[in-house]
Amino acid sequence: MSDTRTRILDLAEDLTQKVGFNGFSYLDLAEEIGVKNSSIHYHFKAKADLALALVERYRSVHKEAFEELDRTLETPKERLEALADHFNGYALNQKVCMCGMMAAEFEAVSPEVRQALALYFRDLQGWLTKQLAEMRHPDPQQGALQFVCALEGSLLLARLEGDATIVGRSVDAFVNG
Amino acid sequence: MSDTRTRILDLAEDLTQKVGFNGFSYLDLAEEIGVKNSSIHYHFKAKADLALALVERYRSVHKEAFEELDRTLETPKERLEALADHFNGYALNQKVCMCGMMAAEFEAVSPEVRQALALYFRDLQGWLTKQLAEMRHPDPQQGALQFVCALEGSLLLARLEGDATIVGRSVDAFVNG
DNA sequence: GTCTATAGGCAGATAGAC
DNA sequence: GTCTATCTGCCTATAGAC
Repeated sequence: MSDTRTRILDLAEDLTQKVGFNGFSYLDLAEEIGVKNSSIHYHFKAKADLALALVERYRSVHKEAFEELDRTLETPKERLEALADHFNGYALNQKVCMCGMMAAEFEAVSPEVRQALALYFRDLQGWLTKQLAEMRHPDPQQGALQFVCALEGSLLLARLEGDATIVGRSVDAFVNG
Repeated sequence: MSDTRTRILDLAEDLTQKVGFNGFSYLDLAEEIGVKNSSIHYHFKAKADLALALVERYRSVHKEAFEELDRTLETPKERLEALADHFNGYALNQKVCMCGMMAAEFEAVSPEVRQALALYFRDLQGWLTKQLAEMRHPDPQQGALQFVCALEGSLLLARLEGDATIVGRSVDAFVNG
């Protein structure tokens, strides 16, 4: 059973990936969930509080997913493929990475959210660095940075062109040789 | 002498790259330029008209800049370096690519603007493909796609991290090697 | 081409009852 | 926790004078 708070977070995350954090209102959330907008304010007093909760949850969910991939998949190549698949799923739903979207909305978010966004990207880059190191990439850290940029950029292009294959093609060189 | 229309476009382009197209209002433009907001409406009846004019001008300016690079620089490597410098300039001013920003705001823009955005990226990718072909890149077209994604993604990261060197590092492999 | 004045709508947010 | 009711402010946009 999902309580209202969780339903708000789920819906807000989905909307942020589709229309941006500033692209929806508390009223949008309220109507979709079936409560009044003051109830949203009860759970997240200001919209800035919602933003921070969203990014912290997104980061924590992804951090755990990275560990899960490390546990369940044998080779770094398989893990990178799984990650690419995950982002490809966003593209298939006309979504971008939530943190990439908020990075685009940089000027509109609080310093706390900016910090949380930076931590998400640090997690992602750190995990990628480990995988590339294991694959004997000549410069794992730089490769990981390039991987992150490729993912975030490709999601923007994929949605615009209506072509989800762009995600896979943009990271192809890192996943394979 | 820059007429009001041009000053509106210049300011709106700058603001779009910094705060997004939906991050500023006609009132913001009016106050900065020193007219009333109804004057902005005289030049661009609806904000959607301004968006289209912005993207079309951006595309045309860049298209000419590509031709200029082809004329004035000897080697494709020099041209790619010049392009990377150009985007690096955005990062140094806490800006992203205007079309990358609008691609993030995809759901909020009209079909006409989406089409114009796609054409910009097609121009950019086409020009990059030519340069990479001249450098005997094994797959110029895919390389160009990866280059575009790297540029757009790196600008988001660079601003978030406050580190403009991310742009250069993300496209390093294409410009060199 | 720019102005004054204004309309209508929606945003984020709060007070207080249940 | 959720509701009703409400406030204030900003947004896009328009009518009509100069």
